[in-house]
Amino acid sequence: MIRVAILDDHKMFVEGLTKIINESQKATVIRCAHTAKDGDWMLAMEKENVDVLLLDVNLPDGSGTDLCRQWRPLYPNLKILALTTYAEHAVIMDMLSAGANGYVLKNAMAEEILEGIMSVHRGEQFLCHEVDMMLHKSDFKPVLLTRREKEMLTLIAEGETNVEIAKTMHLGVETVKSYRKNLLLKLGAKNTAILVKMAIEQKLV
Amino acid sequence: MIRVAILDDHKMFVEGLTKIINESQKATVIRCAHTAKDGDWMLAMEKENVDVLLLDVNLPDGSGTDLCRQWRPLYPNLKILALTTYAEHAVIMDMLSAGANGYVLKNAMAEEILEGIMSVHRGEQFLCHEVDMMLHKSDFKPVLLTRREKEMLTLIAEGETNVEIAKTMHLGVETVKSYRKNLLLKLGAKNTAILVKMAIEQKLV
DNA sequence: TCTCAATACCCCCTTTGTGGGGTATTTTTC
DNA sequence: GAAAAATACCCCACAAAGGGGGTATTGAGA
Repeated sequence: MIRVAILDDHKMFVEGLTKIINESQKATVIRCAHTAKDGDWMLAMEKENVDVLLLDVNLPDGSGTDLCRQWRPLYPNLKILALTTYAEHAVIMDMLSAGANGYVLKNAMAEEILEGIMSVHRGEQFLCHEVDMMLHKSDFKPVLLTRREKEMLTLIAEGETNVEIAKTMHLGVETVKSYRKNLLLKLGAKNTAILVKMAIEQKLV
Repeated sequence: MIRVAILDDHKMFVEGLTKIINESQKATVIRCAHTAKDGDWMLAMEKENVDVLLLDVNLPDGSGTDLCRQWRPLYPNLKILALTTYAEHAVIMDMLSAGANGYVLKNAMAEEILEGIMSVHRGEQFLCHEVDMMLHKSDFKPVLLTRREKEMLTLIAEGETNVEIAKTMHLGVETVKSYRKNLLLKLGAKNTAILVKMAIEQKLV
C-alpha cells in the first residue's frame, strides 16, 4: 500500500480525494495539511513513512513550487506529485524544474491521480493527459523569458517606471528601455497594459 | 433527502464531493456535469427533480454567473449554491446579484457545504464563514465601479489606447482621459501597469 | 425639490513609454 | 572553440499617459 500525504488548502477537495484514494485499495492517505507551515511540520514528522506527496502549487502561505525546491534535497526518496488547477506552461515547467515527479490537473479524471500516484511511486515521471498533450503539441511556442526579463516584468507589473526599475535593478535607464522593448516583442504586446495582462494570464509573474 | 446536482469542471473534486454528500445521508447527488453546455442539458432533463444546484463560477465554456442569471427565471424553485475558489468581493457580489442563493468557497470545510445545501433548501441565504466575515468587516472598502468604468477598464486591460477607447465607446478622447484618471484614483494605482494588475486581481475585468 | 452620482466634455503641461536605429561584453551551449 | 544568447549600454523622435485644473447634463433617491 502506497503511503500518501496531501498538502492542499482546499479542504473539501482534500476530504473527497482522501475517500477516493482510500477506496482504491492501492494507496492510503496517512496525513493531510492545508498550509505550507503545516506541510513542513507534517513532513518532518512523517519523513520515513510518506511515499508520495500530493502538492498544490498555490497555498495561502507560500508557493508549492518553492516548497518543492526546498524539500527535494531534504527527502530524496519522497515522490512529489503536483496537483493543481494551473495548466499554464510556465507553472508546469517551474514545478518540474523544482523537482516534482509528476503533474496532474485538478480537472483530470479521478483515476488519473491514482495512476499518477502509482506511476511516480515506481520512479517514473507522470503527466496527466491534458498536460502531456500541451507540452508535446508542435505548434505551441511558449514564451521563454530570461531571469532578468522576469525580474523586470514583475517590477513593471508592480507599477514601477523605467527610472524606478533602473534603480531597483541597478541598471541604466536606457538598458531598462531596451529590455522593455524586448518584452513587448517577445509577448507580442503593443503596450504596457496588455503586457501586464498577458504576463498574469501566462503566470509569468 | 435533498436532491443535488453539481456543475463543476474539476472532475476529481466533483467525485470526492459526491461521496461526501452521499455519505452524509442528508442529500444525494443525482447528476453531475462538467461544462456549461452539459449543465444546460442536465437542468432541462432534471428540472423537476433538482432541489439544489452546486455551481462553479468558472467553467471552460462560459461563466457560472451568466448561467445563473440565465437559469434563475427559468427554474424559480431551484436553489443555486455557488461553489468556487474566488474570494474576491466583485465575484461574490456578481454571483449573488445574478440570483445565487448562497456562496461557499472550496477551501471551506466539507461540513459547510452540507450546511449550505440544507440552508438554501430551507429558503435561506447561505454564505460560508470566510465570505461572511469578509462582507461584514467594517474596515473593508470594496472598489465600486460604474458600468462605464468597468467597460473602460476592460478595454484598457486589452491594450486599447485612449484614442481607440474613444472610438469603441463612442466618446471624446478627453472624456476617456477623465475616466482614466478616475480609475487610477478609485483603485489607488499610479499608472496603467498596476491598474491592470489590480483590476485582474480583484476580478474587475 | 434638492442633492448626489454618473455620464460626458474641455485645456494645459509634464512625464513616461514606444519604435527605430545601434554597440560591447560575458556566459552558455553545441 | 565558434556560435548563440543573455546581459548591459546609447541616441533620437514622436506617441501616449499622468496630473492639475475645470464645466454641463441627466436621472435616481432623500
